[in-house]
Amino acid sequence: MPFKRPRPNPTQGGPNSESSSSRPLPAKQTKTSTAKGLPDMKIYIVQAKLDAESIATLTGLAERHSGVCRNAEDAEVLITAVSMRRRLERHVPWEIAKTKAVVTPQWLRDSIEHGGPLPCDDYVAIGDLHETTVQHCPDCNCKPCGCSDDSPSPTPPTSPRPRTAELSSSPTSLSAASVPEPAERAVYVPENLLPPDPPIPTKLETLDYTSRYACQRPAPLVCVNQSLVRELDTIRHSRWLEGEDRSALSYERAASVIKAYPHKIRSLAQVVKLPFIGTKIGGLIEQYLNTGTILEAETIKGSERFQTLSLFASIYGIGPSTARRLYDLNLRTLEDLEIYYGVERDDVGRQSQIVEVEEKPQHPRWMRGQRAADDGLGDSWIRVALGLREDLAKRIPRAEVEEMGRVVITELNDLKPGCVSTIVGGYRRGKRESNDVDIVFTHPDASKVKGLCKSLVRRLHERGMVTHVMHLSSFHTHDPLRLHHWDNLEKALTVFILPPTSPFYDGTRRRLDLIFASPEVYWTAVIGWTGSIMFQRDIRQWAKDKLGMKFDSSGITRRYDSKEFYPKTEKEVFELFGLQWVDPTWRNADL
DNA sequence: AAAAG
Repeated sequence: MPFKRPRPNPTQGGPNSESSSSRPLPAKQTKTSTAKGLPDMKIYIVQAKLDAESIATLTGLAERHSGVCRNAEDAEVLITAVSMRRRLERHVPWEIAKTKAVVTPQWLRDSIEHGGPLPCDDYVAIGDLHETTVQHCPDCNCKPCGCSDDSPSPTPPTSPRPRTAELSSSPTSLSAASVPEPAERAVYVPENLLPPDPPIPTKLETLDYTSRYACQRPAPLVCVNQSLVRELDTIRHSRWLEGEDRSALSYERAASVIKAYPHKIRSLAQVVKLPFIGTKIGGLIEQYLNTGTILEAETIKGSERFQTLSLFASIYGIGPSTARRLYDLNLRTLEDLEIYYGVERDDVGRQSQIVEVEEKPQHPRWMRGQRAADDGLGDSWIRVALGLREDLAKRIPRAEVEEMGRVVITELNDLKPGCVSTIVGGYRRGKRESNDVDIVFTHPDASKVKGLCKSLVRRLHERGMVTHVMHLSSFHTHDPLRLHHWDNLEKALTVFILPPTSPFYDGTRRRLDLIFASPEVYWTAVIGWTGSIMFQRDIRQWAKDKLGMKFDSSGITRRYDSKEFYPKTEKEVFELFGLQWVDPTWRNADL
């Protein structure tokens, strides 16, 4: 597909499609991120040992989500990176510090993610202030789930009132000429493709945090034992980088179970009975309870090898194996990689040029076989990804995720009126900021879905919004050697940039994944792509173990007779499997 | 081998 340099297209705000779909039009402007994540607390940030950028970031977070004050005396919470008493005393009188919760910057970040003040004892900044910090911690000391939604009526609204998508006759007068769909003003969108109107409450009491299956354990975005989970995850990550997948999985499982454990862990006895906590990990937890850390995790974090492998594997296209190979070549920094891969530094930099990355990139003949390194997978992706890494490393705030969704669905509806979409991934699980944006699409008319992915990508490309296509696949990518389970949905993994007319435009490139499912498998696709990884994997495991069914994002099949199932809603998928409904925000089984 | 969750 030879794409030409496009002209950016003015895309006005577009209809609201927030997390859900191109609903008709009742633009109910939901609560935007104006709501503060934390109650209005007075936070004081001790600047010592923080660089200017961190100070700015933390202050910004505190201002947006809670409140800051200018001197320590007036504050309830002191945030500091200092860990030694004597050093803190140079900035805050000890008598005052003793009357506050004195915590690390991580407490603020995690509490914001969590949506409320977390218990402080994992975040105590100064050892001598442990007790007073816990005493003055603003966490409400109520159980994490105490209140909220366990209302008696489990029945979803079954108002059969059909909704009609009066397709916002695309506001762009420019593109009106190229509407390929003839005279179709309104498309009937069946109720079941839209999100349930009052959302379905999660009945936490019917779930079971001791279950062996992550899909039965409600796991919040940030849990009360988050720093323990983080330690275990460090070991997991290291194992994964080293190619020790079995070991990595053990740590992943353990971390996942703890993520769902609703109480602050104070003794080993509380958790030894939990699934996947054996003697090995039990020992590590004990160590953690005694010392506040896990020695191996700390050692790993300090090792050059781990830091380097992590850095390399954070680049799109570089996995554990390649990272290790590069390390063995004595490469250590991204600059080393740039030289190795031959990236001209400013070339991909700020110029907005359009690059089509081939699915199977070819080297020029003279290069082939030269480098035994990249057999099979060419390195053009990696060159591109290296050039984009600064942008791609930036996190995307929810509001911008929503804007991207609006822009994309607007384009799609110009192309094919009546499409429905859900923004999935971490966004749907409630993350305040995402690494990338994943959107699942369908159309009520199954016959219209085929080929849509490619058309949409082309259109976004022409409009200058998709700058790179890392991967484009279709239903019929007949893949005889199915390595792992990659669904066979139409999907495009792209690099996206908002049009300059967007109020959110700042020139940052973002990873955007577009997934197209036929309407019968729309909700299985949505579930699969909502994650988390563990949650999804255990739904698959559950379906296999308990029902002899095969579940993945592209459908549900009974194994013995290959009968296919098409649950009409997300809730029905849970029901089919005999699982209780778990809201996406409780599917954070993965750290 | 890698990519998504």
